[in-house]
Amino acid sequence: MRIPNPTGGDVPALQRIATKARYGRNEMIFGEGDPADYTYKLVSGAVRLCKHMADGRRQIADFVLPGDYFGFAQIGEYSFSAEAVGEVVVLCYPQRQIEALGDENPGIRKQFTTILVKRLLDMQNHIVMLGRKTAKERLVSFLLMLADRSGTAGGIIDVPMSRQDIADYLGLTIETVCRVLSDMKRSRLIDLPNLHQVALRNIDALYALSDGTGEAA
Amino acid sequence: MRIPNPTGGDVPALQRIATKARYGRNEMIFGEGDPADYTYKLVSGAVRLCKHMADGRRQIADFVLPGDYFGFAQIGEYSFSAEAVGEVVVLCYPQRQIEALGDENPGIRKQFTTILVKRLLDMQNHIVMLGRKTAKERLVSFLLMLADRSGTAGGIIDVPMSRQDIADYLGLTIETVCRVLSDMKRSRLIDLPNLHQVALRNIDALYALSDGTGEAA
DNA sequence: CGTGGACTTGACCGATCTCAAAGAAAGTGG
DNA sequence: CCACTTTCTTTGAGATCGGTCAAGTCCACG
Repeated sequence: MRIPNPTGGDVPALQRIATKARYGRNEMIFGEGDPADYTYKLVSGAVRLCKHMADGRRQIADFVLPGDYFGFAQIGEYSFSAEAVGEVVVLCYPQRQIEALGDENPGIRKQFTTILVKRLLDMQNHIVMLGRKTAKERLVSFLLMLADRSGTAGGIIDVPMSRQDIADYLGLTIETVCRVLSDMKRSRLIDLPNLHQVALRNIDALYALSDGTGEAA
Repeated sequence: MRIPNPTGGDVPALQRIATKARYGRNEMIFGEGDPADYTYKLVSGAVRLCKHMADGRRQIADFVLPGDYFGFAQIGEYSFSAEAVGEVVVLCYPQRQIEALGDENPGIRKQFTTILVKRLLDMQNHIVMLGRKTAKERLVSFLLMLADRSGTAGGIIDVPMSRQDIADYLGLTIETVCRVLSDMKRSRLIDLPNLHQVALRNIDALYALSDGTGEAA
């Protein structure tokens, strides 16, 4: 289980070069192709990292939650765009200064490599999900990931993003996301107290459903 | 365009710690969960990196072509299995010795980080493909990637993997892969001189098809 | 040649998408 | 604070792309 770290104290040297910035709902933090001048750390809110196809189709590659870094390790320009899901506060670290810090403090490089490798593992699981899981399995995996990442496993989880965002992350349509959620509510796997919260009713059943173990229903 | 580098001379220090190994068709080089004791570099043949779900569904996360490294930057244990597509020759570098080399020669670490970042970009495109592209767009993207990676862009490309492997990489079934290829042959986009080669007949049309630009046909 | 595995093709099915409309929530301006 | 507008979500009906099941066909290899 990942414990969020919103205060950003893990590497003191980074603190000194950080500036704070705010973004409003759906505001773009950076776009695909922009020069990658900053690395960011999310303080509060949620950010989506997306790729847009020429004809408008959109795929969300990752959601950034408080404590996560994003926009680092890009070569020259960002390979995806970052957009605020709601109101967002971030810390910005100029890339050049991170480089400089890395030269005198190898721990920083190592830390970013660790994050990079972790990201790679997450992406592998995302690939399995998009390539081989059913709509229901995707939704369940998604909810469990949110529960895990927010540390609130077991109870009510916050779902800051819209249904459309969820659809674009899972490779589904918004209608399918709605239908599957309604379905899972009907079968008492979850509750939907409001638009941006989900209560996990039967964690064991959900875990079984997330990978095809367990009943098809 | 990526130029293959099968002879592995890029970092001389690595040469000294390498041992050579061979694997036969469908032989497993390492499995998901095995201790990650070696980094590999592919000399000849092709390798598939796959994740298996509990119920047998399989997703191929990447194909390794000559000159590529694989199995590096794993934390403790491999997060996927690596299997020889056909007859394969690899170079093996003990992880511990790579670590040691990295301490005295930062260039090595840097090189692996570069590879890691490149891999991340490829995975992002894979995610877009699995999440948002049609079967035909996936096949076209796949063929163009093979053309690009093999350096043989423009002509006849080698397709060492089976139809089933292609299906498991693209998140499709083997039947769909066959049907789409036959379709593209009928519409003179490609030729299929034999099972393991594809001739790209109309590169411009293929590029247009790969991202939804261009005609639906 | 004969055999077995890999590939191809066809017919049919079903999960997911598309299109449409109604309902709920969130702004907005008076 | 309310009426209005806009956006987001939910649900339904029908279409479709890709999957499933079932034959064939083609090679590679003994």
